[in-house]
Amino acid sequence: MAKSVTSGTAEARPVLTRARIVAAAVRLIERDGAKALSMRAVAAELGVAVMSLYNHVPGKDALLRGVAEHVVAGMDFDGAAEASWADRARALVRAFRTVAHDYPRCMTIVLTHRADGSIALRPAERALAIAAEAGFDSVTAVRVTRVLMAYALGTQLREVGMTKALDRLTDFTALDPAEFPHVLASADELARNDSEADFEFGLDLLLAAVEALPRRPGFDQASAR
Amino acid sequence: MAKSVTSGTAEARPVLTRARIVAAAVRLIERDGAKALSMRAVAAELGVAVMSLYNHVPGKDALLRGVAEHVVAGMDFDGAAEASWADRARALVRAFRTVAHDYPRCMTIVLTHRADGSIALRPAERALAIAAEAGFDSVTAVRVTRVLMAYALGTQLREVGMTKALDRLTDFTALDPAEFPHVLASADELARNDSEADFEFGLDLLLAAVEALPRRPGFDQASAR
DNA sequence: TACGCCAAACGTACGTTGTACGTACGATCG
DNA sequence: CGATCGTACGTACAACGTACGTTTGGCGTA
Repeated sequence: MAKSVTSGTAEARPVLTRARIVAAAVRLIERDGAKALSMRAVAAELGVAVMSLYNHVPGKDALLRGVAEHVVAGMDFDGAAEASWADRARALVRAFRTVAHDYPRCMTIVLTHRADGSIALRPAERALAIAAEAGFDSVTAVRVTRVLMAYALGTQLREVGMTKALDRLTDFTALDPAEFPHVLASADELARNDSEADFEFGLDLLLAAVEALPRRPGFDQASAR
Repeated sequence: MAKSVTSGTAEARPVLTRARIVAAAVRLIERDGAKALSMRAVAAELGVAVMSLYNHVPGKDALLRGVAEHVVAGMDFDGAAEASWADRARALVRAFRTVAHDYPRCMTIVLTHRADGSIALRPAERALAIAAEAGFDSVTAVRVTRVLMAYALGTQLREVGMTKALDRLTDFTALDPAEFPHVLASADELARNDSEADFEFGLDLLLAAVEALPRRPGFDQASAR
C-alpha cells in the first residue's frame, strides 16, 4: 500500500516524493541562491504543478527544514577508529565544514532552520561518543559537545558573513583612524582570508584546552590515547 | 538643506527618519517575531504610508541590515580598563551575549544579515585592541579575534536553534537506542539547559587556551597582567 | 471482468508581500 | 512671487504561500 511505481514500466514519471522535492530544492538553491527558492520554482524544476508538492511537504518551512536535514545528513565522519579522541573530534568538526563547503548557499538555511529530525542528532551522538571515550564525565561531555558545536556553527557563520560583507565593503580606507586604529593597522591581515588556516588554528586551540580538562575519576587517561 | 522640522512647532509629526524606522522595526520584531516584519507593518507602526519608508531606506534588506547594526550598536563594553586582558576579552564576548538577551527575536537577523557599517566594526576593533595589548603579533591577534567572534556567534546560534528545536521535540524517548545510545544516556543532561554555565565554561576554556599562546618576541608578559 | 475507492496530481483563487512609478504639497531660494 | 526640490502619499503590479475543490489512474474486492 505504498509501493506503486506505475507498476511495471519504470520511469515515465519518476514519481513525486519528499526526497526528490528536497533534492530539487537543494539543487535550486545552489544554482540560483537561497533567495530564489519558491514553491513555484521547485515545482517547475520537477515539472509538476505547485500544489502537488503539498502532498509530500506540509509547507515551505518544512521544506527548508528538509533541506537543512539533507545537508547535515551528508556529513561523512568515519574517521579512523583507532585515532586519538582528539583526532576523531577534529574529523567530526571538519566533516561539518566539508558539507558547508559542498553546499555553500544552503548554509544560511542550515544555520537558520535548525533541524530536529533524528538525522540531525547523528553529529551530536558522535560527539558525545567521542567525549565519553575520552573519559569525561557526562556533564563535561555534554558541555564539550556544545562548545564544539558552537565553534563549528560560529566559524561557518562568520565566514559566510565575511564573504558577504567583503562584497560590499571596498572602502577600507574610509574609516576614522581615530576610532579604528587596530582595524586599520591589521587591514592587510583582515583582508587576507585564509579561512582554512584560521579554522584549524581555532580548532587546535579548542581541542588543546579540552585535552587539559580533568577526566572522570578512575579513568586511565594514558590507555585511551 | 536638511534641518527642517516643520520649522518651529516641534512634534505634531515626529518626522520620519531612518533611525525611527529602524527602531520601529526592532520594536515590531521583538513584539511579533521576525517573521511578522513587513514594510506595511513598519509603516503602520509609525502611522505613515508604506512608500514613505523608501525615502529613507532603499529596501527591506537594507532595513534588516539596519536592524542588525542597531542591535550590535547596543553592545556596551567599557569594562574596567585595569582588568587583565582576559577579563576584558571576557567582558567583550559577554557584551554580545547581553544584547542577544536583550533582543532575542532580532538575533536571527543579526546572525544572518551581517552588518557592514562602521558601527559593526566596533567589536572587532575592541577585540584587536585587547589582543594587541595582550602581546600577540598581528596575525595571531586577528586569529584570536576571529575565534572569539566565532564562539560568540556560534553560542547564540546554537542556543536559538536549541530552544526552537526543543519546542518541537517532545518525544525524546522515540529514538532508536541502538543508533543514539549516548544521546539517550545524556538525555537528562541535554534537556537541562543552563546556557549561562555552558557559555562561561566554553569561554573559560577558550581564553585559557589563548592565554597559553606565545607572545610577540620581546614582550614582557608579566607586566601586562 | 467490473466496480468502487483513495492517494496523489492538478487548477483556480485569495490574501499578502516588496516595490516601481506618478502625484501632491510644503518649505526654501532666486 | 514663481521655480525648485525634498518628502509623503496612493495606485498598481508581479510574485509569493497556500486553502480548497476537482480530476485521474492504479489497486483491492466482488
